[in-house]
Amino acid sequence: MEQRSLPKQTLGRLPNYLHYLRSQPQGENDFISATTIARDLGIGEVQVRKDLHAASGDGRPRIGYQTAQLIKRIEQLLGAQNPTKAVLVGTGRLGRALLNYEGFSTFGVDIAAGFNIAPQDNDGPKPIYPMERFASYCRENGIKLGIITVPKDQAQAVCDRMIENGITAIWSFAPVTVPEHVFLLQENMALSLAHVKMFAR
Amino acid sequence: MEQRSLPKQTLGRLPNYLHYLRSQPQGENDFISATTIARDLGIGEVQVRKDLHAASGDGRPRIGYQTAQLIKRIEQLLGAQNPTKAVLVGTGRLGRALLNYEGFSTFGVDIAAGFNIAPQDNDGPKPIYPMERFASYCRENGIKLGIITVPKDQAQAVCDRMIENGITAIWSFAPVTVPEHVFLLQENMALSLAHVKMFAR
DNA sequence: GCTTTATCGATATGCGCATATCGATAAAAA
DNA sequence: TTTTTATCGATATGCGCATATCGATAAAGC
Repeated sequence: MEQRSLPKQTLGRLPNYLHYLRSQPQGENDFISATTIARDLGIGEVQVRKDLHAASGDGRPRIGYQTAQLIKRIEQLLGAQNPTKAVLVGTGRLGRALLNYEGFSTFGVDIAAGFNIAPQDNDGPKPIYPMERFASYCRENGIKLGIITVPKDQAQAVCDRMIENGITAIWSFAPVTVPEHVFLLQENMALSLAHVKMFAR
Repeated sequence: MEQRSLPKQTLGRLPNYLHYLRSQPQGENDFISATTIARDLGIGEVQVRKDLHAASGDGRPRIGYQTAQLIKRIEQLLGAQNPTKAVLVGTGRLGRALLNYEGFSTFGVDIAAGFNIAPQDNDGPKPIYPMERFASYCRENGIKLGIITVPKDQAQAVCDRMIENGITAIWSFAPVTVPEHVFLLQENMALSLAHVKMFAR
């Protein structure tokens, strides 16, 4: 899978910039410099400049970036105005936690629906459908982004089904393998916690 | 916070090696080479050697590593025999998902108890206590490892309370800041998903 | 006992990202 | 008009980890 995005870390800082920029004057002649942003947010100046350069690439020496335009560019990059729809398969505790988490909208992602083999109580606002509807839902809604939160013995089957139905980017909490043309981010919660553990004394 | 551990990625591969090694003969005179492991697991040979060197540092040229001893070393490193106890604060959907997840034992972590401000139904085997018991529980059990899964407006308060009670390593799902001597791993689920999104076409 | 060879582990290179340095630019001041 | 200066963005350096290369080692074969 070829790389086509900003560095993940840069992406993570964009919402901070956005939040800050929105608190600044945004007239036709209002500019802001990386220097100022860096000072106010307590980030390295060069870091900010590199991020903004990657995001907008439209800074003017001695002046900075036009605030309003910068906001527009970052919003565009994050896609908050026109969120990408995702589906989630496996509505156990973790699945429902993600399904109902509101923070994804910041980055322009909307988990449109959850799917589960067995029907179950739904304690949140997002719809949960049986797997029978999975294929048609994905195709009708042009879903490209899938989240896997099923137990590990079912993960590969779910993953394959996602790919069959046109999904090209997958966030999985269980180990799976994907063909070359599909992007996969595998999350390993146990590994993260293990890493933290190494520092507990 | 100073570094004292294996590379996180290496750590992540150790359970794979362990699983594989356990399927191999483990007599006094059974040795296994990085070359063999690499071939069988489909990992780079140098990678395996570096990992094993970091884990055990006891390979013999032309022979390899003594299987039984290697297993013992990795088990020791992962601490699966003598798990580190952790506490989790915030037993919402995410908190309870983690509290009941079994995969942590692989890496020698046991989330011993969950805490929550409001009492609530407990749908799993692990105890959930009210926050009033937090301090005494931590101190009585010598807890050094904390997990924060509360909403972001409560996260810093919880974090401070953890540190007051002797916790030195924190895994947080909400943004917090910690003093120099405390290790913090901040998880940002939205960021991960955003990163994946960038590849959805 | 000498040579061959499989394997280890040290050293070197590459890659992604953070951080540092510096020349180029254009607004502001002189 | 010329000089000064704040800022950008290109280039350079550092760090952690993956990958490549290669000399050192010691078992196996001759």
